[in-house]
Amino acid sequence: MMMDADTPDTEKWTPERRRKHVLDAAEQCFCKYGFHSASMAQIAQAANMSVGHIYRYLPNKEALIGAIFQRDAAVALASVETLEIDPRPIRQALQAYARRTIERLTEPSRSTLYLEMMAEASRNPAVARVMREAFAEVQSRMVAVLQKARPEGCSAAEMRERIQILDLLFAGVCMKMVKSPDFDREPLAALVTDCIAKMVECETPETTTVQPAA
Amino acid sequence: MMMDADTPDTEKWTPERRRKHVLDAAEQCFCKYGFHSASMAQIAQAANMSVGHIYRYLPNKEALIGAIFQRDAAVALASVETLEIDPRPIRQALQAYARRTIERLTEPSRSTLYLEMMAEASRNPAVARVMREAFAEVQSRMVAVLQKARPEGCSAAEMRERIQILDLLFAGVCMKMVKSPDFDREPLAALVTDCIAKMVECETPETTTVQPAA
Amino acid sequence: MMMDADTPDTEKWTPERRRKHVLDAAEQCFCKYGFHSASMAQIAQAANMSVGHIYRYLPNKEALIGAIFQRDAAVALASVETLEIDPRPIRQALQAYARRTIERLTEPSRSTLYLEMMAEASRNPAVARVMREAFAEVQSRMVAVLQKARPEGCSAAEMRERIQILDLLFAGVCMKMVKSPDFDREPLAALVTDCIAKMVECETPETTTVQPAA
Amino acid sequence: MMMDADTPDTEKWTPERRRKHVLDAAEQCFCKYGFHSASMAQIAQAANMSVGHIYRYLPNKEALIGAIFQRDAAVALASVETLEIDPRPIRQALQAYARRTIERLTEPSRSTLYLEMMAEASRNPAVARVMREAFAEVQSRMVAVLQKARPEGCSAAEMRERIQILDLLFAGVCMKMVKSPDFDREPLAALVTDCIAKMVECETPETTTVQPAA
DNA sequence: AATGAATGAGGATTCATTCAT
DNA sequence: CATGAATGAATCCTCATTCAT
Repeated sequence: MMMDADTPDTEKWTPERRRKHVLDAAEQCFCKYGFHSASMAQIAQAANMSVGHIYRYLPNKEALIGAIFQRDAAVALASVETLEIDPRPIRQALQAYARRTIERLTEPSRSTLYLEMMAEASRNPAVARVMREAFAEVQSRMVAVLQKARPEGCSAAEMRERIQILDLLFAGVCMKMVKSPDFDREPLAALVTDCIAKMVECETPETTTVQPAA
Repeated sequence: MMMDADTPDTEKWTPERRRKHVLDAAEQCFCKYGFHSASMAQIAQAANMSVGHIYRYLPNKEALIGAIFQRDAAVALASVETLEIDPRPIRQALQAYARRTIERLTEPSRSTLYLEMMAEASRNPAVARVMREAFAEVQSRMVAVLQKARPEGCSAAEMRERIQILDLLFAGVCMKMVKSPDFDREPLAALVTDCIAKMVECETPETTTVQPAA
Repeated sequence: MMMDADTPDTEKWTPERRRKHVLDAAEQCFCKYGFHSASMAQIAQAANMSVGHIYRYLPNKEALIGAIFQRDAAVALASVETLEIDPRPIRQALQAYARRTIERLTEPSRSTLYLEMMAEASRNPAVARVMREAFAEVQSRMVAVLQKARPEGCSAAEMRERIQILDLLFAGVCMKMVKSPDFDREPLAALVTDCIAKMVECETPETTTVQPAA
Repeated sequence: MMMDADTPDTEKWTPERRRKHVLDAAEQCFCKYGFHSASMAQIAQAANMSVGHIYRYLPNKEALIGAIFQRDAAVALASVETLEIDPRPIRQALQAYARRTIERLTEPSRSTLYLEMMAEASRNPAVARVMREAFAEVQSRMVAVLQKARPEGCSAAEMRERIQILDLLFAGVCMKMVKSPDFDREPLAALVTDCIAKMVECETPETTTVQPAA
């Protein structure tokens, strides 16, 4: 009577799974209504739980929001890990990484949630910290991957710059989903490909711009 | 007793001015607390007004939020108008336009508000419409500017693509402000410059990527 | 529609009066249900107000409780002030003071509230402080009164002791109201009279007991 | 896993003992938080038990509170029984009784609990009845003790009066613990001694005051 | 025009109690 | 016997909105 919906009966209701279940419901509601307009009652309903029961898994709404950030950070790291063990040449591995990321962020509910998260992070230092630390970790892991691939490559600082630009493009596409949902993703793909190319070629220590003199 | 602070006494308290005053206060609060956590009381206080008085200028909180979107749309259009009458060569005019936009969006309180607006727009169709229509107008005006400058130039569709990319970069920088506040804006500037160059050159109907093979 | 009951229409609804009105209602409810079982809704109803309106006068329930303590402290001080300006001989003035105090504390609703306050004070340091400071003030003012009456009198320390005993008797009668409501107040009155006699005679520096060797 | 702490293993976990264990835990919590702010969960934790298990021994929270009153009544009766079998002369036996009682009530956690009980009793007739009946029993037993000691002694009514006064002094000291924790117990002891003296002498049928004319 | 008192529905959170395991 | 997951009513508090002055 409490977990009838979309539950593969084969799996046990461990506390772990239950927490995930709650977070899924919360994510759904946060997405639909925003962090501050979603009510605990709505979340409880989405989770097929009583209101009070949610509090056995998360101490309060703020923790729920925080957990969403944590989970998102974990996904980002997981994607980098996938990149780390990708056996393909670096350029293709990076392309796959970019495709994964863009696909995730352009999933409509994802982009909505991501924007909500960014808006929250711009006001709430606690969650901003989670987000920033996760990105810092992503960045340094990618630098490591790139340097392993081309030990004689360019400086870590330059790598970091490129990674920032890549991240900026991801962020941008996420916003465009809302502002111009019909926008053509092809030119962006080209930009991304180009940015990745710069990262793996890296023969241009003399210029700091992405655009080499033609 | 209601407008003592920072008010040039030379200007009358026309309804017009008062409305602006209220919106300024609202913007300030929305920025600090978000649309749904800012209370009418906080806004009233920021405006040095009584709560009830605000309702003489705006029918309710939703209208306040809507007005913020309208005003932002107007600013975007004003910036395009500035571009339209810019006497300089098109490339420099566009560069100035880009600089204006980026400067505005990287002002910390702006980026916060902009993210809040995007998050709201992703859920609230009424404000999303305002935002999208404004961008459509911006886009078509810019196309007109570009085509006036180079009548034999490339297709409007291609122009629109470039403008979307430019907008994406603006959006991206705004998010990076929150996610990686220390990120270096130089590489972005290069990308922007490059994107603008493509718009004004436009001799490459055969390739759809922003980055031509060197 | 909000202040119809027991309101002398001749008096204005100043914020001051309104605060008092709220505190009266709260006191009534605290008395009937106890601090922690009385709900804000009950208090609002007793005050003929909406729940939210109460919060314009007191920031939260804790403040309401605190204000009850403050008010009680003020009453105790007022009673001492009455003693200070009592023109009668000291013994009679003290007797009147004792009678006032006992009458107040044996009013059934008073004794209930006082017990509730003591129970709360024994757990809540903030209100305990209010209570202790008020008593300290009462004590030192009474010492002053006594020493003004008989400058050659006994030590302040001894006076304080007696005042403590008097206070203990007051406290005791308040508890007896609950435990043995039918208990005879006469023997207590005798004890009080006796205690007062000791305070104004004070010719016994050699013995510290209330009871002189017969 | 449920009774590991401070449990002499030699004793069996009879239902009787378990009930006591629960009451001890409850008492501890009631003392710390008050009857109505202490939660069943806190009590369960203090008893090293699951919440549900408590309900096997007591039907609900109200019963728990009632049981605390019952137990306290039993302690009071036990103290009288000790008095009844005290082989010493009546005056010394009474002094020992008074000392026992005062010592118990001035134990800080006791005085807190006692105040809580009095506050509760002043509102809750069910528990008030327990308290009053216990005191009535105490009173009549003490009268019996006193009359056995001095069969030709004064009237039972007068004895009861004195016992009430004694009880009032006990109650008073308990309150002073909270209101003036630093108060000097010596003068009280003198009063108590005096009151006891009156009870065992009892040669003054003509005066009803505790204080005979010197 | 301007105020801010007043309302009451709605939100987060807690808690006594039950019951399947 | 024992557990603790589950419930949902009740509690405190906030807030958009209205309206008498």
